[in-house]
Amino acid sequence: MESYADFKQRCQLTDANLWAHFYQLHQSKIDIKKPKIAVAKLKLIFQNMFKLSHDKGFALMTLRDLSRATEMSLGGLYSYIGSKEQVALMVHEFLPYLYQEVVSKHLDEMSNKVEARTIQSKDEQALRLFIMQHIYISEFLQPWFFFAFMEAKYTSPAIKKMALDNEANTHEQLSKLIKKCHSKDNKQRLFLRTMECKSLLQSWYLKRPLYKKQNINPEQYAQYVINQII
Amino acid sequence: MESYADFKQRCQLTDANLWAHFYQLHQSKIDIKKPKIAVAKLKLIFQNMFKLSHDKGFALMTLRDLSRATEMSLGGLYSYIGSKEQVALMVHEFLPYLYQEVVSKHLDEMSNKVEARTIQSKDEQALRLFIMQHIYISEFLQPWFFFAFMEAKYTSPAIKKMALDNEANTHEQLSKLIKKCHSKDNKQRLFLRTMECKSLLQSWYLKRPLYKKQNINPEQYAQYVINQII
DNA sequence: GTCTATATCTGGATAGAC
DNA sequence: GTCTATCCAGATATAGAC
Repeated sequence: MESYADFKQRCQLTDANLWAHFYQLHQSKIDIKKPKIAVAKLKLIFQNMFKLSHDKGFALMTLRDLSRATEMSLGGLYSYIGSKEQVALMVHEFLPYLYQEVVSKHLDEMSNKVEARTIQSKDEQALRLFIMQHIYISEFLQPWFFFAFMEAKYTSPAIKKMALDNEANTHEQLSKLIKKCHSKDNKQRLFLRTMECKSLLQSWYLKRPLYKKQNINPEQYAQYVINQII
Repeated sequence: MESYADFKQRCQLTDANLWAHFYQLHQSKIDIKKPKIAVAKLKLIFQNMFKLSHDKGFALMTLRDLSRATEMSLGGLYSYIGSKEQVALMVHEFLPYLYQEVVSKHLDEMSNKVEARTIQSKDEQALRLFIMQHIYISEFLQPWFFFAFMEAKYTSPAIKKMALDNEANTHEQLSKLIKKCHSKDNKQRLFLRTMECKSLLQSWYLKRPLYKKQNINPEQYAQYVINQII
């Protein structure tokens, strides 16, 4: 199985790239026009936002908290974020965007590579790949995934719908992949297996600190999930 | 395996009993002294609170929302709840209380009954019982469990600590039970299995509507989890 | 581009009539 | 026991100086 480090390299997932992509997506909404400054400040703002939001929840985090943590003034903050609601929106919009921009581009290339040198069935490989990929991405974007899950409902109906659509979409994809590997399952069993897989994937980013404490790395966890599901 | 209906009967878990216990625990903090009135209003208040809190989150739910939903005045509300924070506290305190009061009393009786008529090992039966029991309780108290999980961090440090302790306690119990059934597991594997079990248990009350849509009942789900873990 | 100062509003909480 | 009216802290958001 591909290692987490290889995966990041293959998809060019570096810290610098991440924030550059984030800036690129939201450029139009941000008052500050010099990219270098903007990217650095966005990183500062959102890293602190994730931390505060993790500790007390987005709704209870005030923009004063955030301005204190970033050592920016309230006015300064507002030239980046537009409004508090928009902060949440920016995160929710970014996840599907990054997936499109970065990860899906490398999908074909990868599945070809795999096909050539394996004895496992193609369907099984596709499922493995999906699971592995999900764990690796959610490892790289752990605070983002955590935020998206925990704060989906605390914002406007538009965001809520987007989050639900993302969720339903993942479920659909996963269900199709599992169905091919377990063709004998009836409808309910397929559903249970799909839910189980999603729970295991969620557990990784919702309870990351616990896994860290036990020294379990992404590769080991991916292997475990694959064994349980396939 | 015991059915959900039998379980409720055995532990005398009825809707009326539930709210009576709730009133009993918090009697001292409530201004209203006639039990009949108080119990009915508490039910009204907390059922609406769970609904609002599920939809927009506890932090964004205002007491004005709650007063509108319950058709009570703000002043009226305050004679039951003391403060907004106390509302959350009352829920978090109730869960371990009810477990003590109602469920644990029937534990010995049950494990004896099981022992007599089974070919499975005692350790395995204990684990089965724990899983089944957890799913049945969280079925009966679904809104309570959902609230406790999603809103644990949005309240005072005292509550947060209580929620974390409850969580750690469940983990410990479960881990011990699993260890006896899978004595060959190393430390990491035991941990992964325990986490998996907790994820599956959580999934039941976090995503209850999805299971409902597929017509999966508590018995089926309990059976599925037991098969996966044992 | 960043800051200070401030306008405006919302929501938790209480006092006191009925 | 329940309601109306009100207080006031604290939050978002903006205007305008530097």
